[in-house]
Amino acid sequence: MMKKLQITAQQIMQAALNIAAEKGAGKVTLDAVAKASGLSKGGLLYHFPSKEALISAMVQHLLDDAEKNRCSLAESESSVLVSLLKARRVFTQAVAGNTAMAILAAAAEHPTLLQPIQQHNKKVLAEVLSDPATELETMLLMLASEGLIFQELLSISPFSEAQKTTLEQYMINRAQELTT
Amino acid sequence: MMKKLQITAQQIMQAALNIAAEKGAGKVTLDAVAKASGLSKGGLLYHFPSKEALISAMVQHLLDDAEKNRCSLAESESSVLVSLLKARRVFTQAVAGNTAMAILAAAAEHPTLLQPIQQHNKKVLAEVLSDPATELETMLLMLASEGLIFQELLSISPFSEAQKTTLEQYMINRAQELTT
DNA sequence: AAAACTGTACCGACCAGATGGTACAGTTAT
DNA sequence: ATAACTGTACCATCTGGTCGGTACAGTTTT
Repeated sequence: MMKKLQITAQQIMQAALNIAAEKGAGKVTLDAVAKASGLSKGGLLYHFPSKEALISAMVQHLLDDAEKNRCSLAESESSVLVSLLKARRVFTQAVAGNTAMAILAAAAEHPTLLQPIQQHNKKVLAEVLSDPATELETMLLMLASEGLIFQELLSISPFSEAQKTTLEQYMINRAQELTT
Repeated sequence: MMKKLQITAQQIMQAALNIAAEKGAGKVTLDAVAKASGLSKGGLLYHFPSKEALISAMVQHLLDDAEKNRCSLAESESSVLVSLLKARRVFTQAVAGNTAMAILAAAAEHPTLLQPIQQHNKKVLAEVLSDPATELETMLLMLASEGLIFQELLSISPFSEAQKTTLEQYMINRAQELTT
């Protein structure tokens, strides 16, 4: 049988993301998300039993996305670090400016929700440090990549588009040199 | 005799910072801040006519602090970049983990409040790029420094203390090499 | 096959507590 | 006295969340 038009979890998360991007992270309330996703509050809370659950799912989703992206790039790249840097570029473009700021801010209310991000970071770090000889240089490039992400996320980057592009290329070059 | 005004403003901001650090950014409410700073809500709103004003002041204060710190270090350092990196170390230690997370999250509700941070970043960038020959390397180190700050701010750093210390030293060394 | 039942997806009214903010009367310092 | 300051009481609004109920597809019982 044909399923009725059901609002999926993904649609709800997308709606929440949109609200965050358009009106700021503080405006991501259950009422607002419900309305934006075409549900009543009751219906929304049927899918996500609490706001915390919603935000947690959003964080997880974002992380999964980033990871998937990175893995698909990793196949065509020799170095883990290079794929990480390239994935970052795609990532920040996808979340364009402030889409994911929501998650940061909302998660800040429940700092525990940021834990998966730390775990993810740890995993990536371990992977990237497979060659201990270039440890410091590698960590430096990872950090710079993080810096770029956060500046973009919060829209506080002092760099021009041109500078960012040049920087990205420079970082990738450096990373490639490490493996040669 | 002694005017209490200035002291009080600072005390209030400190109280707000403490709440953020202890209970999370979302718990920084006017009631909570008033109680923590030992005055009533009326008193609090006398000093800061709105919550936005309070947060704005906190952001400004933090920036001023960082700037003052950096300037005092700049006197004893040859390179602007080196002093920036050293200032960062002091900064993250001072705000210890999540003290300033408050500002990030609270400001996310009013994204405009983050603007001074961007301006500050731009100013620093311009200053640091006084030597255009090493532009890319300089920006890379700046970015890595930012990355370190944000990871610390949100408590999502994957690095061990030892790794962080080593990294810091490595970055400073690199910065010093740039000027020689 | 009709009736009874079950589970999923959803709605809308409602609630207790929190929140930012106001009004205003009282107190203190100069 | 008067300006600077503080405290109490209060309010409109919002927030996350509960709850009873509905529609309806599929399943089981009779």
